[in-house]
Amino acid sequence: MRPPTTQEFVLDELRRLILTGEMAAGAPIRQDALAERLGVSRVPLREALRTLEGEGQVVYRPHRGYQVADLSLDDLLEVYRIRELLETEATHKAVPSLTDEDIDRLVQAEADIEKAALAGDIVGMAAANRQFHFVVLEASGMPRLTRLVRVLWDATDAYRALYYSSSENRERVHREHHAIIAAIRARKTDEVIRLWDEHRDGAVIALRAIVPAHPS
Amino acid sequence: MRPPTTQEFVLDELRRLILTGEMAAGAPIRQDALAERLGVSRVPLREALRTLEGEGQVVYRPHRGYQVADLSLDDLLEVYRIRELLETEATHKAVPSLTDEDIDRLVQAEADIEKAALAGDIVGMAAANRQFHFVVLEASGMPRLTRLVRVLWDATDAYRALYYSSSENRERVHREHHAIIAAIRARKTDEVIRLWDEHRDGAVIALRAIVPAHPS
DNA sequence: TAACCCAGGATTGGATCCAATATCAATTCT
DNA sequence: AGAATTGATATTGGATCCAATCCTGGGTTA
Repeated sequence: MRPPTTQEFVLDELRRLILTGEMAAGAPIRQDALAERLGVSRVPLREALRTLEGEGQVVYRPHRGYQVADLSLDDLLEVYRIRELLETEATHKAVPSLTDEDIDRLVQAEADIEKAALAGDIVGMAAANRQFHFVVLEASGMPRLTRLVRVLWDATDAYRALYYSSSENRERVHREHHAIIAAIRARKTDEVIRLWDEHRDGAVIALRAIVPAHPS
Repeated sequence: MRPPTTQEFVLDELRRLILTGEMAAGAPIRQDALAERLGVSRVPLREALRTLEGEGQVVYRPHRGYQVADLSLDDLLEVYRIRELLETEATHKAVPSLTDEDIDRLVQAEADIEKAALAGDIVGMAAANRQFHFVVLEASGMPRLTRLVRVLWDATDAYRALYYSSSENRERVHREHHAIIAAIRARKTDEVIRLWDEHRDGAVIALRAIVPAHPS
């Protein structure tokens, strides 16, 4: 059940702690306390932190340690702009070659989102939502691009959780996802791209209201 | 002179070893031997490797260790395609707001490239060439995009070194750089973008001949 | 009063040691 | 003979310990 290495276990835990807000944005990370809390030594913790640093989830200064990254509004807008560029490319490549199984996976992922939403399971929703988006990315045949989007995705996970806490937002996401599935079924690539842009824009508008205006 | 932490020193060394080909693409990395060679323990080495893994410079499998990543032709083409998407965006943002000092830096970087080329200093050339390209990226006001391009850049550093070993290629790069500087001076954004695309395409064509066709 | 300085504690960085896993060759069994 | 197994060795993973750096508070001095 638990991953083959302690580092991976720690990495998963840290992602969860950041996603759920248990580790607040901007908070310094005390390695000793955190390691003890997770029941591991500081070595695997430090390696996991270094991975997160590479992804921009935490920031690091030599001899001063790590702290949870917090995104300014500018950061967030940049992340969404870059996602637009990369996801548009991926959609161009992927839509014509999506298989029926891929579409089934989209439908299944959307169902999982709604199920987790009903259960109030934030972590489960984030996971299913990610599934949904990455069906298309992974079908693009561009693994490196997919990986970059994954990192950008992770960077805003904490905010996405907030976004999803509103039932109004959830409703809209479901509508948009269904529209995207329909456009994919019809192989209307440009339409899919347009819908995704709208989907992101909706999130950005909602997030503008949530995100603290200040930088860290 | 030496960085404040051993990890950073090791990181710099590893980048250099990969850039110069002293660590061959695909080669497994024996931590014990490498640590001894660098005169450090395995702890900072492992943290540096983890950073490189996040950048895709090395690949890692649990309990099997790290090996130097080697790019297939497909990988390489993907890297350049993603760079095209991101650099086009950066150029749009940057060109109108580039200052005279920025342009001076471009000229200076180009001069440094030519100087290092004459001295046969591969590492110096790579550094100056990077300077040149990142003047524009950093002026884009998109730090996260800049960081992503930096990673993509690093990923192909080893091949770039090969590319530069041909005097014909060096000539062409100089011509193209000068054309880019001229277009920037004239604030012709679309022209700059076109020239950058040509610049990358030239590299891709040359690299097609160099890169082994096989994946790892 | 405010700036500087200097302990002492807190925290991070690195080295060494031991445990866990993988690799590989020799051996056994079918 | 070939496949599976087992044990020895090499290599990675993690814990503990020590060193280096940073931070904080109290005292000193201009």
